[in-house]
Amino acid sequence: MRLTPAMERYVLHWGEMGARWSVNRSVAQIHALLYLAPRPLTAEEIADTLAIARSNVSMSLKELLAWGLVQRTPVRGDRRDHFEALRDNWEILTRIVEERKKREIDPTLSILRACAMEAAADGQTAAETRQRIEGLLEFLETLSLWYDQVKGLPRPVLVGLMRMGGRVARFVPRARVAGKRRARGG
Amino acid sequence: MRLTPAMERYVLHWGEMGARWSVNRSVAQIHALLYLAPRPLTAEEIADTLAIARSNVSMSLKELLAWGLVQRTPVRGDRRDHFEALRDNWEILTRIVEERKKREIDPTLSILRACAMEAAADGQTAAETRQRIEGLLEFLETLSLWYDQVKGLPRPVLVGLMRMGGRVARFVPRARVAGKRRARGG
DNA sequence: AACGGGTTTCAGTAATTTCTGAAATCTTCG
DNA sequence: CGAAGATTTCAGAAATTACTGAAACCCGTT
Repeated sequence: MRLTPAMERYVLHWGEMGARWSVNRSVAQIHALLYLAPRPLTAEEIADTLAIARSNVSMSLKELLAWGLVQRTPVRGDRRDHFEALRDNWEILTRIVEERKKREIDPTLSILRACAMEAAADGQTAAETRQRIEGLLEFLETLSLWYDQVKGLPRPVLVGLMRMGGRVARFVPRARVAGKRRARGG
Repeated sequence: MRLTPAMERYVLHWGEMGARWSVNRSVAQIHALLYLAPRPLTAEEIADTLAIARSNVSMSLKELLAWGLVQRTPVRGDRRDHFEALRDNWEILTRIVEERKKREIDPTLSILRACAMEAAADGQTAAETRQRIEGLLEFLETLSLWYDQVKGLPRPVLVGLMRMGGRVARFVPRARVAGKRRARGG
């Protein structure tokens, strides 16, 4: 398919962005192309449009399918595979976040737990260091818990929260303000 | 400085994590080391501990200083530079997010605006494609606005919100629920 | 079971990124 | 000013990552 200059700019930039987040350039470009394309494309069309090898397209599509960002769509009267990107921006965002959390944050939590235990037991790691590991573990666990709760909210509620911006602050109970539980009296 | 096995595990893992987020391994390892170290370290100590070249340490520290994650700390009676990592986890997180937003999200917004304008004017980009670019632009602008508001909240309020988890949903006004403004009436 | 269109795999090559060591520079002190 | 210690720079080496093309594979059709 023909890329208009606007599309080309978009695709190239997306490729760069991908690279900065450790998503390989071809993968990101293909994603961008499918996201923009007004109809499902075949692997070959993708290869031609982006001027990359057919085999590269194949591997990259496999990756995108694994992330759930692209799906195969059958097209009547054509036995080639056609591919189409997920279009809902919220859905795209949550898939990416979910996947990276699973691949990176969760393993990090395990390792931190292991480090914390080992440091507590080995009798040679400085107390300060131990506390730092434990503190980070706790911090990440809190964030992770928060994320698990928020991701479960219905989409419209999420959008509503977003729209409220900083105004949600109003609803944080005084007593909950960290470290201030007993502050009223003292 | 001597690394205990727990520290070594932590440092190595952090290096890997860095790599997956496009932070070079040495930079991430140095950050991890300084984060754990119970006292400020000299560049040479860092190089010895991690077994990497002195010059590499120098460049990496420069990077970490630029991110504001590490600072120089003078030590009485020693004219060498000593380095120390920022310890507050919230502060670390917000610095990283802020910096990456500035370097990656903001430029992306500019480019999307340019693409949207170009696509609207060129008379050859498919209507669907134009809408997709505009939709993404709007989506990212909303997120960006939300982030700007939330990052301005005082730390204790942020922590409070986090602790509330999904319960904040309760406070989203019905009328604000997206696309439902007129839904009450039927 | 052989053909043909389509797809995937993978070994080797190309490109990119990271790291090093030698040299240059800066800084402090006598 | 100049020596000694400390730091930074940078060209090239090493390591990593991405990409390609040829070959293998799959699967419906005849």
